[in-house]
Amino acid sequence: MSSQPASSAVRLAAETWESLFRSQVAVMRKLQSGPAFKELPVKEYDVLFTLSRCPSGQLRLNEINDKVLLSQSSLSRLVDRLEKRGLVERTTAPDDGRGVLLSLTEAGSELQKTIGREHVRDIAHLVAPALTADEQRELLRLTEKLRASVAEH
Amino acid sequence: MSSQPASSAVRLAAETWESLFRSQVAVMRKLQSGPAFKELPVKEYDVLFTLSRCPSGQLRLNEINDKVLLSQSSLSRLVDRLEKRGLVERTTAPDDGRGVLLSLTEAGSELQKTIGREHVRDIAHLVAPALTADEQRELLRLTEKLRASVAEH
DNA sequence: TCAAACTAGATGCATTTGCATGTATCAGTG
DNA sequence: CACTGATACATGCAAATGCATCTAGTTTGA
Repeated sequence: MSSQPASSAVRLAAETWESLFRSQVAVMRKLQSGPAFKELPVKEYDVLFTLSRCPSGQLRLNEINDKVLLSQSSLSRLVDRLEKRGLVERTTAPDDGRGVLLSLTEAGSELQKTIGREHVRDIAHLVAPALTADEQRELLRLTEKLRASVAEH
Repeated sequence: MSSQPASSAVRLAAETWESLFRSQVAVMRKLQSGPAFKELPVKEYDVLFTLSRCPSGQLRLNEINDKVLLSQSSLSRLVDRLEKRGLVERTTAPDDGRGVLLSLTEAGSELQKTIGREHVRDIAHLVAPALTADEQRELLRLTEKLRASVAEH
C-alpha cells in the first residue's frame, strides 16, 4: 500500500490533526473575543445558527448535540438558558414522546441574524487574507471529507 | 482583484470556517471519549504535550495560553491541578520576575508519553482512513498557513 | 402481550471555567 | 529616581460543564 514505513503515516496523521486543531484554536480565539459575542456566548449562538440553517426549522436535541462539543447535559441546560431568554422553544416530538424538538422564536431568529452578519464579516477578515479562494475551497473539501469519514466510524 | 462579487468571497470564507470547525468537533469528540483520557482530561494532556514538544523543556504560561482555548485564569488553575498531581513544576522566570516557567516533572513526562502513544494511534485511526497522505499534507499546509496568518493580525 | 433492555432528555452535585479584580514586577518618561 | 501605565500571573466568586443518575417513552423478544 504505502511506500513509507507505518510510523510515518501515523506521524503525518498526528501532525495534520495537531495543525488543524491549533488553527481552530487560533481562529476561534479571535472570533469569540469580537464584539459580536458580548450579547450571547459563542456556543449559544452556535445552537441558534444550527437551527437557522435547518430546512424544517426544527431539530432534535440529540441532532444538535452531534454538531457541538458539549455533553448532553450541558446542551440541555444551554437550551434552558436560551429558552428562558425567549430565543428558542421546546416542543415534544410528535413521533417520539421522549424527544424534544427545538425551534427558533422570532426573537431568536432576529438575534441570530444580527450576530450572524457581524460574525460572518469577522470570519472573512480572518480567512480571506490567509488563503486564496482556491485554497479555501480545498480546505473546505478536505475538512468536509474528514468530518464525513469520522462521523461514520 | 476578485472576479467574484464580494458576497461570494465572504460566503466561501464562512463556509470554509464552518467546515473546519465542524470537522474539529467531530474528531475531538471521538478522541476525548477514548480510554486514553480517563486518567487526564484532554486540556490537561494538551499542556503536558505542549511542554514535551518544547526544545528548552520550559514554557511561560502566556506562551502556553496562546496554544490552548482557555482563559488566562482557567489555565492558571489547570496548572494548579497539574502541579498538585506532581506532573509539572512552576519556576519563577529568571529574566522576568512576573513570569512563571512551567516544566514537566519526570512523572509528567512519563504520563504524557503513555497517553501520547495511545492518543496518536487514535488520531491515525480517524485521519488515515479519511484522507490520503497527499491530502493530509495539503490539509496540514493549509491549516498551518491559516494559523500563521491569524496569529499575526 | 408484557417484561427487560434501550433511548431521549432532565437534574443533583462536584468540578471547571471565565470575568473582574488583586498583587507584584517591569518599562517608559519627566 | 519617582511616577504612570502596562504586563504576568493569582484569586474571589458566579456561572457553565460533565458525570452519574433519574424519569419517561420506546423497542425487542420470549
